[in-house]
Amino acid sequence: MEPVPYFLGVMFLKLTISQIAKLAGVSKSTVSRALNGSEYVSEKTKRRILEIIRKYDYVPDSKAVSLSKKKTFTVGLVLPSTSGPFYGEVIRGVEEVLSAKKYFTLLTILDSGQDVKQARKRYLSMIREKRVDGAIVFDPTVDKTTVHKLSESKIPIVFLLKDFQDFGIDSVMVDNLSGSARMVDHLVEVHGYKRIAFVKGPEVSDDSEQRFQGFVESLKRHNLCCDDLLVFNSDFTFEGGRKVFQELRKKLNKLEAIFCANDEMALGIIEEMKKEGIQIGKDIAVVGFDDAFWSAYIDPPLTTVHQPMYEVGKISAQRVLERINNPDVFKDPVKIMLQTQLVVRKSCGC
Amino acid sequence: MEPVPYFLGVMFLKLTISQIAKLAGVSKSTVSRALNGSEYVSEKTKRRILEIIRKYDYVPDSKAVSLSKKKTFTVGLVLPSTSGPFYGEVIRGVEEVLSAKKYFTLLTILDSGQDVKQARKRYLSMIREKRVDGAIVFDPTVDKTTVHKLSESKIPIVFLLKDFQDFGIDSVMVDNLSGSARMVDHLVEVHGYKRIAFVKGPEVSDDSEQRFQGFVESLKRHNLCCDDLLVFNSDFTFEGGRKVFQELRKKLNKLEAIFCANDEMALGIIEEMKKEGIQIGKDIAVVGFDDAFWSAYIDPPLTTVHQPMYEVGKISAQRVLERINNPDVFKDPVKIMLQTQLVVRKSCGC
DNA sequence: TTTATGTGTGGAACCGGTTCCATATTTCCT
DNA sequence: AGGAAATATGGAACCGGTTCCACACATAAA
Repeated sequence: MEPVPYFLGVMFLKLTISQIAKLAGVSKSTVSRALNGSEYVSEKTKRRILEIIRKYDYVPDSKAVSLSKKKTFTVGLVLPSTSGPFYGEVIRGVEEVLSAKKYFTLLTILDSGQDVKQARKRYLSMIREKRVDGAIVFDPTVDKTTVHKLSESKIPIVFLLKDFQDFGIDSVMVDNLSGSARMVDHLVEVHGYKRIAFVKGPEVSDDSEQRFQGFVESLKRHNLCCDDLLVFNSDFTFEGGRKVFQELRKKLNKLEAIFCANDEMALGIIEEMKKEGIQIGKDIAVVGFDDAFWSAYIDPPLTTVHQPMYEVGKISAQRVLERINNPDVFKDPVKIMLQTQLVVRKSCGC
Repeated sequence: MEPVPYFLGVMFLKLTISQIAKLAGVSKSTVSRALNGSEYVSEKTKRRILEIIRKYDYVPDSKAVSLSKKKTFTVGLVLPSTSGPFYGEVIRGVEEVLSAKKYFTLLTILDSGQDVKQARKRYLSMIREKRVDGAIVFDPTVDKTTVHKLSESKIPIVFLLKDFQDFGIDSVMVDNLSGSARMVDHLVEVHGYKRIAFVKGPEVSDDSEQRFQGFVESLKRHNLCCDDLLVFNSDFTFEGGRKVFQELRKKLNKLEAIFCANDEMALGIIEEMKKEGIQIGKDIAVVGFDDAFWSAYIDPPLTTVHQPMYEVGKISAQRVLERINNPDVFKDPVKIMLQTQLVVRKSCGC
């Protein structure tokens, strides 16, 4: 046996498969077979080898395994950020299915550190260096070039909340439009509101746009879609909501309800209204979209639309694994649409 | 040149360093040198090689690089969960420093899927299979055996919010005790409250215990630590807070302030009080600990203690990288203590 | 007994890079 | 001009596994 380093009187071998083989008096191949439950090892030898492996607490080096198996058992997860309840839910969904199948999650956050362009290069590297067997990408402001590169990568990609079927990429979407329409249905049908304002998010946001479309569609269905729709532009932030209130206040008497494209803006408006002594849900309804964690606990509890982000995570991870494990089976890119859920609380007047 | 697969009329080489070498008419070694900016390549050759690499869009396979360099450029991050504002902040901090240094983050969540024991085995595997160069572990209910195994691993580990210096492991802590004491100082010194109740979290929680200690210490300093301290046991949840209120209500007239060991419980109590028409901040003060995202937006805005989780993430990542890049330099395990910040809002009566 | 069949094992090639060492070529110095 | 030093490159070994192939040996069928 080779000379071996000693430490605190304990013998420390550099544990490799060859060392184990030597200790067991067999070849590397046989150890490998014992390890991977191959049928071509005798029970006797296998037991002896496994005993030695246990005794020396040997664990195969994942880097070597990955290299020869051409598989990392890792899936990349790209998220815009980690703040807010949203992304945590996605991670939870993804991790749950990946961990059940013994896969690991390699995380990249777009808003951490430098600019987004840099972050984008980073996740592209991650994919092109073959650090992962597949990837789940949530990048709301992604550009065509990047999507192209993604589609050229030979590993399965699932895109979240954006439809790139045309690029041959699977996507998992949330049906913002009908979620939004259902909210308006509720305001009109249950409460009989006719004068409803809409507060948009930033212009670049597809989500905001889809929610607006749902708003319009529902109004149309109820023959309430007149020319002077009350629409305000904002930016999805709390502060933005407060500012919108200043614009709103003159037209307040004409209004019965305000539908904000997300909860944060709704909260901003509600805070301002409370300062003015306006009773939300009574004098006027204010509703949001997202079902943020706190939306149940504010005063009054916010009526909103829940986005199934946990399911988004789960489904997309399942999808990626499906593709990874059936690489040969050619299937058209899939677009999975998940439904939202109307969460009725107090702020709509219920 | 070897026969080459065709696809859609486009030539697809299996791009490896050998292929590139062949195309450039040099050896693998030279390509490798050009790639890694070694000084021992002539400018001319280097340029030619890099041009070919660019043209064919070659990217070295990370698995092979990792194997021969014995380095994965990946750091493991273990978190208890992803819900709540907390963990998102840690991730942000970690990712920010890791991404700046071109490292990747391999994430494991303890509460995803099966039981925690399973999850613990998973992150131990991650480390023992050498998937990562170092790891940041946040596992509040970790057992000694696991810590032992961690300390035996040859890679740097930083433990979050638990002190395992004795095991030779670095740790990054938050000073719960003095944060809590400062809160009580505020209640006593600014508001003159004398009768303050404390609501504990689950018994197993170190955090809860330390916050309680801080509470006691401050009371002692102010000569307010009498025998019949009002202490309630709960569980860190919203529901738990509501239940505590039922216990509290008989003793309500004796109380001036309630200090909850976290924000969620404070919110539960506040909700119940509002139902009874009790004016928080006026009739009685209710304060929390954590500075959850929503704590500024509830009614009244919650006075609480902010935990610097973003900094915890940042510092621990820096620490890990430091150790990774100076493996030979033996240094004693470090315990870094981060300070909390008192966030004064309305619920204390301010 | 001979031939086919099957089982258990070792050796070697391979995965795709890095790095050490030897060697060829050029440059510099005396 | 001759030899030393510096520069540029190729070849081979190596990282730590997996897997194909050949072969030895045992057993079953002809």
